[in-house]
Amino acid sequence: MENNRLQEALNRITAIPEAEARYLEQHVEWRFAGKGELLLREGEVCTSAYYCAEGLVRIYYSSEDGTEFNKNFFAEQMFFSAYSSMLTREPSTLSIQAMEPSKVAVIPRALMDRLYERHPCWDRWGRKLAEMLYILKERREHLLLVHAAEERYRIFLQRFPELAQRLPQYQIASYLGINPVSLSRIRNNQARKPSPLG
Amino acid sequence: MENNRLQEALNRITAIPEAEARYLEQHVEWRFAGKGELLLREGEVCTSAYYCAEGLVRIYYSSEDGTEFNKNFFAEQMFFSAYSSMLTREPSTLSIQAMEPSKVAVIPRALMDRLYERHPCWDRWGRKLAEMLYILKERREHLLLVHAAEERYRIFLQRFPELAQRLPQYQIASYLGINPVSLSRIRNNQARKPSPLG
DNA sequence: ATCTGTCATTAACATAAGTTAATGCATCTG
DNA sequence: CAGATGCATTAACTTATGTTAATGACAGAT
Repeated sequence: MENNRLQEALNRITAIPEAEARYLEQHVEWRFAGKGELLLREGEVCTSAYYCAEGLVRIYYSSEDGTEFNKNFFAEQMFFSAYSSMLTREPSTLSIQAMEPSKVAVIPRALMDRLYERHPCWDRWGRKLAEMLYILKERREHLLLVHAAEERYRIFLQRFPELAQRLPQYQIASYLGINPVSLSRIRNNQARKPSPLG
Repeated sequence: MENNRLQEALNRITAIPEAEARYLEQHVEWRFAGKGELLLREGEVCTSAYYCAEGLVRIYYSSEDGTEFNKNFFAEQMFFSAYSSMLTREPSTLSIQAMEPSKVAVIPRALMDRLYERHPCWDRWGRKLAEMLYILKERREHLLLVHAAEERYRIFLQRFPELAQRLPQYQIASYLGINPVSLSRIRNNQARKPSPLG
């Protein structure tokens, strides 16, 4: 059943012939990650892409002093990876961690390379996926660059209402580049503001 | 001669058969933009990608109060576009402006769609390009999110020494999400710091 | 029911960065 | 040459956000 959903997820990006989808399915490995478990640790080279069948993962940076900065969250039916590291084969500056018990398909880079040589549909698929990821990133960049902390939070709630439910507040703060204490203050201010008429 | 360089630039991303490169060349239109001229204005749908043969362009957002935020600079031999708008056909939140007198090749989206149907090399090309852009964006995100203003400037100088020469300081400030006055202060502080031994 | 750990809130305080405005210094133009 | 323009610097001041630490709420475990 996960496989059918995987096929669905593949085809949602661009049409993949049945035979190709099957080939992929037959070569992925399923992996279960408990809450808090790392799928990739900063410094390692990322050798796979992933598909999230169940659960929720986050991708984050850490700075020297140990502070973590969330970069993305990925939930059911999404593909994710430490993309830069996988593509460049350089050690990742990112870590990937399960936020909830998660079931993921592991798609090794070597398999992807084989796919690209097997059938041109995969280049198109890879193109579309990269384009989608790029658009996501652009929206996020806009969020971080143009808006102040309070506005960023407001937009986040609007854009990802579901994640806002599923995640603890301090993880959202970290995604928005805001200190968790500041976020709490912001929420508090908002509660007073919403209607200028009182 | 621009065409040969265009072929070079194409092949630097991934191998494109001669016939395909020629087809592209024969269908692009060359456009000249004077300093300050807009190639795309916020609110318009972006209908083309571009290749910069000569000059320097910037892509930027503006906020309601008119402040501008530089998103990217593109110089000789680089491809650029208001990618999200072009892909989604939604009005662009970005503007594109020539910072120096620039000569660019216009690659209409309709042409790109035709390329994708003509020959699979273009999907691969598009994949590689999107991947490269994604990696660039990821590095930038890391820059903005993890580092304080002073550090951002230091890294910028290191990463883009040439741009640092070519651009006025306030444009760099805008790229780094720093107020130009603050950047000047930072430069001043740095001048005092570099050697802890005095 | 009590203990434990996790997370959110609040307050007092510190600091980085933004704002405004004046000044200086080139470069260009008539 | 004089004036205008565009940009960088500097200073005085304001504001947003980070820091630390104490308190409180809640959920899960024993």
